[in-house]
Amino acid sequence: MAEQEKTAITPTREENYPGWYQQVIKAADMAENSEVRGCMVIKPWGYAIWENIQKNLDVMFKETGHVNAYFPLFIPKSFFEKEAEHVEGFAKECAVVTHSRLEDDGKGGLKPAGKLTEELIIRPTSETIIGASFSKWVNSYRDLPLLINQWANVVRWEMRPRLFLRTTEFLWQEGHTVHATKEDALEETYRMLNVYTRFAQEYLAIPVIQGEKTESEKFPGAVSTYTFEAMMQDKKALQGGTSHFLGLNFAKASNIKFQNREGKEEYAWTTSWGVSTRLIGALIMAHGDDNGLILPPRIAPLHVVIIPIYRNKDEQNKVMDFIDNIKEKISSLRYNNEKIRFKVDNRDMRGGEKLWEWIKKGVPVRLEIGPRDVSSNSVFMGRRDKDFKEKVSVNIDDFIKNLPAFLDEIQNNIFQKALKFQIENTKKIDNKNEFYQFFTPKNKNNPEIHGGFANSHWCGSSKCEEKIKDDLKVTIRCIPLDAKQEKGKCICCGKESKKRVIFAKAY
RNA sequence: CGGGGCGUAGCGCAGUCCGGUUAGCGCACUGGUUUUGGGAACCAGGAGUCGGAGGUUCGAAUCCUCUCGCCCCGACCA
Repeated sequence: MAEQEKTAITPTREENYPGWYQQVIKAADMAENSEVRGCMVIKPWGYAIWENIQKNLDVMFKETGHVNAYFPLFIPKSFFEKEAEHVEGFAKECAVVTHSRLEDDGKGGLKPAGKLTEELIIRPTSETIIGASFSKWVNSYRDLPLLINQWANVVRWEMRPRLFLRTTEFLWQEGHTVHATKEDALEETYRMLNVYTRFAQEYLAIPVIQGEKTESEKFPGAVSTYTFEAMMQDKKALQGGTSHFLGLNFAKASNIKFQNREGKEEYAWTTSWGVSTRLIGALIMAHGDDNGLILPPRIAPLHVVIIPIYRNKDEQNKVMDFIDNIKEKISSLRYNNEKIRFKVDNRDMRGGEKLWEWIKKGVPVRLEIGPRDVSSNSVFMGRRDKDFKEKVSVNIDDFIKNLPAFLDEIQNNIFQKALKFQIENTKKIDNKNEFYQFFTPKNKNNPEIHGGFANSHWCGSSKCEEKIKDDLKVTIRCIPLDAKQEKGKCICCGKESKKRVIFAKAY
């Protein structure tokens, strides 16, 4: 009998990918379903990851000239109605506030009272309410560009929630900017897409493909939507975030006008862009393994966890003294312009149990320190980017000297591994038959992980797009920005095509 | 809203078909002993208005009626 290696997470990715995803979140203690349907409770470990995402992105926003502000949670219904496409896109998923208080219903309960004269929508996105402010703030070309970001929660009444990937309420940031010219607004749209891409690759260690959305997939009300798409380990695509060029659509809807240098009044050009707590879902699915979460050091809540090992009081004293010394040395180190984040796990528990807990939580570096290490003046190090059996004894001075380099190495290894996976599962396909086989699981009842990104020609017709969606549940994730002009034939209808696009199954 | 399933301890479940004493099991939790560098073992203990309401019955987790909630599959989606 072949002995199967024990994994910390069951089911494994291979056995049941969605099941594995849920279990990783549970094992790492990141979040849980709340009493409110569709809404999750983000627990400290998950929230700390979000805080690191916020912190680093916020710096990048500030570096590109943006400032933070805050706008109301409620949007009067009439504001929402101003942009026709926008209404159509979001109407089906809006939470609506109709009353302002509760009163005794005479049966021991409460009933809503104080009916509002105008209903309020809980923001699914803030273009319209922010537009109302912008119309007052923008008067002259001297007021432009206006570069605002908001960190907020939004509500979209989705039918099928999934922790981090799709919850009724979620946390995000939304940037909203106003520009004097189309060129400026387009430049901003691309700039923020690039910021996101850099963040995804350099911080989350997730390789992404930048591209434009097709007409059917773009943001309701936008002229064009740009996206960055990442491949998860089940070979499906996840949209990480979007940057929209809104043209004059929202300026007209919200009456955002300015006087130009010639003294003439013009509508302004606007953009919006956002990423959400979904990035945490991306992180889990891009890097995690069958022992749980794997966190890139740059956004890990802890870089290093130290697990003391001792049998008695005497050993404990020696080990803890030794660890105090290490703590002091680590405290003076910096990684990615921040202090090293570390923790001594001195809980009254068995060593093995603690060790596995931190493996499941994805901490990049684990140190086991016992009497043996004290006497050899070293630390016993395990790294989350390597097999858990692969632990090495490192001299304490060497460890301290090299820790930032180790973290860089881990960050890079995680990225390279994900990049290799993406490349290996991206295929140029020019034959319709092959395309259909690529996206068809062999076992229909219990589909195995299959497919990937198909880089294929598309004629530009929404009919072909729809046909493929109906046949295979595969959609055009994006038209890559770096797609070269080349002659080819549409994978669906065979007509002339000038570009390849990315097809994939999506979250 | 269409199709399927489930509500019993903090979590996961058995028991329900065929009603019968103090409603069990695993994990988790608390205490103790022995352990400890690859996920500890043993002993003891705490914890439940069996989703809710009504009915049938000497007797209901179990049968009947109504009701509430949740999960999975479809359309939607950062």
